[in-house]
Amino acid sequence: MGRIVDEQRHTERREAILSEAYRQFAVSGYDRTSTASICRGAGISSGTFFHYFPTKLDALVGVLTSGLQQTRQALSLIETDGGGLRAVLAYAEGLRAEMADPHFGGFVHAVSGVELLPEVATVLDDESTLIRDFLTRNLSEAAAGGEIRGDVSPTHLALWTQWLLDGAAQHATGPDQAAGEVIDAVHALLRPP
Amino acid sequence: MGRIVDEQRHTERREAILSEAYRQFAVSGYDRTSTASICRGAGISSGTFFHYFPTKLDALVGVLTSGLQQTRQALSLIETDGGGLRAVLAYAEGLRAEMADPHFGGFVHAVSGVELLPEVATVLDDESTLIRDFLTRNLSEAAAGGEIRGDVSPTHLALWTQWLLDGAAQHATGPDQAAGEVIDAVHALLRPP
Amino acid sequence: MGRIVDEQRHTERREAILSEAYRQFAVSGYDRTSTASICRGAGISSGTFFHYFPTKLDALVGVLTSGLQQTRQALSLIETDGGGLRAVLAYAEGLRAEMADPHFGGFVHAVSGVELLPEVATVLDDESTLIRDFLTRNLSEAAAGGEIRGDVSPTHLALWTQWLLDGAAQHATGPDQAAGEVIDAVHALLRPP
Amino acid sequence: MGRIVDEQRHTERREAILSEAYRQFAVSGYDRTSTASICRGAGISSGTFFHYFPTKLDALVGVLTSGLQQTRQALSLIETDGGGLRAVLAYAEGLRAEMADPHFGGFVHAVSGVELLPEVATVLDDESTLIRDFLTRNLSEAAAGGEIRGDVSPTHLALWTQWLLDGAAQHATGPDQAAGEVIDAVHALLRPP
DNA sequence: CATGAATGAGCCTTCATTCAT
DNA sequence: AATGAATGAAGGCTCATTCAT
Repeated sequence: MGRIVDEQRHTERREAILSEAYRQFAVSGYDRTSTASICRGAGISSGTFFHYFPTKLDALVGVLTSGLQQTRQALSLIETDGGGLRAVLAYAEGLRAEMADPHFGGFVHAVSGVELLPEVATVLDDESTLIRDFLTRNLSEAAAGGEIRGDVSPTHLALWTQWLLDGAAQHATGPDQAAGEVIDAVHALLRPP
Repeated sequence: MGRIVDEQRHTERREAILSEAYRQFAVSGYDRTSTASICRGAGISSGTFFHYFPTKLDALVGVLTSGLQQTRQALSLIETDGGGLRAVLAYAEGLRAEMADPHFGGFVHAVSGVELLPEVATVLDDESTLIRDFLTRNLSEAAAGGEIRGDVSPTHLALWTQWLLDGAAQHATGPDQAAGEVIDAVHALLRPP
Repeated sequence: MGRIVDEQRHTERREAILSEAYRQFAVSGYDRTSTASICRGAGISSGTFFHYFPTKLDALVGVLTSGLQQTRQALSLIETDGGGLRAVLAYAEGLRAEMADPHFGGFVHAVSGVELLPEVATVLDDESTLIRDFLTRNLSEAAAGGEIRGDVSPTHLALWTQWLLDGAAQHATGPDQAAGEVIDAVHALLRPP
Repeated sequence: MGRIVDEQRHTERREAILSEAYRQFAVSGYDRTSTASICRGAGISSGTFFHYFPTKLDALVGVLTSGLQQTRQALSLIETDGGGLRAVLAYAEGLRAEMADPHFGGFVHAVSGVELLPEVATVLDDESTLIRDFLTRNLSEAAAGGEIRGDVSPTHLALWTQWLLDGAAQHATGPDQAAGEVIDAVHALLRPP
């Protein structure tokens, strides 16, 4: 049982660090965030930090991986309620909510300069692929159901949609911005001729 | 005459540094690029670097400003040939060409973590505004001419278009990517109902 | 207990650095002494230096503050044995001993160019005031006791004495210099008409 | 004749640089004054500066030497009017006037850290010796005339006087300070028993 | 497990000095 | 003689990471 408690404690602490790291990366960017500052924010010593993450970069990978998992779960959950255009819009709606997080806008940029490092690139690619597959799958279904235009391949539409959403995310800088706009824009992009 | 020669030499050298800085920022990001490395790449001494740019950050601002000016010229030139949808597509086409530059994709991200600094934010805002105004202006004209949908305000369409293009730029990673796709996507977004 | 040991170790190390800094500032002056050189002399790494003193200037302030405290203690001790002329001469005698330190003469000058910085000026003023007050107080007493001239205000005499002692300190350059002379000079300055 | 004009121009310029250097050394100290800043202040290029002074240190030596010559002249002039205590007091009076120069106090300290370099030490020693000889000579005369105490050797009295004056100079920080005090202090030091 | 003192490579920047024009 | 662009050694300081306790 001690084992269980320990593991739980371990997980909790790990997540506390991750959460603080996310916040600071979002505010200041990866390179300009020091491990010391994360430690201070998380109320731990540098020794502890490096006990949980052998490297500062590993903490970033942790944050990104955690995000990937959340995205995976979110997409899963969405498809539970059925697919098609509804699923795509539900995803866009979720993104819109995320963008309301004051840290989100920052974090989108936080990865800069490190995104080329293989470990980071891998997670980023995985997430990108996950989303594109989700979009392709559901846009296919939507096209089949006549909900959206059928004269352009779902593959293309998925890519375009991803562009649109990523671009919007990049512009996000505050809670009140771009409220329902994103949804409208997606509609505009996909509507049948 | 010596004066003219000097000024020319000065400008040339300045631009050589700027160009090398652009390349390295794009590859490694601002923070992970050292001034020493730029000097090495440009074949100059550190002293010379700081003779031209009082600060590493000033070099970045220089790069961004230079980009802003190029954009301004490009947009000017485009509007010389008339406005409307044609102008917007010409701009997208230009972006596509830029995206073929192997460094472009990287540079889009290079600014992260520094983009909050006032000097940088100013240039970035200026460029963003320049483009949005260009888009708004020409989408207005296009709407008036019935080239694009008229049931959504040009302001919104401009923002959406900018999202789309920024998102595409963000995904750019090499010369062969996303060839003419961008144009198609813009068409899809703007076409009348 | 570990706490106590740690604190002791911390203090010891801090003082070792301070002592090395004092030596080098005295020999080469503040600006011409590099932190690297202090580190070398103290057998520590640059990281350690900045762990103890956030700034090179803070090390100087540390040295000065430490000197101020020593002076405070010395003056305290002297007045324990009674005041008046005897105390003033005891102080002069102490200065004479200090001047025998081969580094003392140098250090008097080491502060130049930095003495205008507020942090440094504060400590220097404090020390100057401490001494002038000590002198004024005891010269008052001495005048009251008829040990020294009573026709000039103790305030003036204190200032003059401080001039004399500072001037002598400034000239100090080695152990064998100006042996008991200082005492004689003070006597000459203060003797009754 | 062209030769003469050139030489005059050369001297003028040299003195302009020296004067600017003096001012800046006094304000910021030797090490914290950059040659570039002197050039700016003197309205010349760095090339010109190094044409007149092969080294920054040479400029300092120039300033000091110039000061030495002025002192020599001043002392000469004073002795023209006769020697003895009057001459000593005239010198003290001159010092008092100099101390009114807002830059003087600073410059006294400016030399720090460099005063150990042979070139500088030489000039400084020369000046110190010049003054001590002057004092010794005239205090001898004064003692012979019964103007001052005769029970202490003029050599000692000269040293003490120099201490007093140097100490006062060190404390000088502004035009209104220590007005006639110095003279009084010298009197106090030298008066017969 | 946790701590935080210690490390040292590396960074940005300054500045005296040189030299081609 | 005068200029100022170019140089590069040196300096102060930061920060990810290690390790003894």
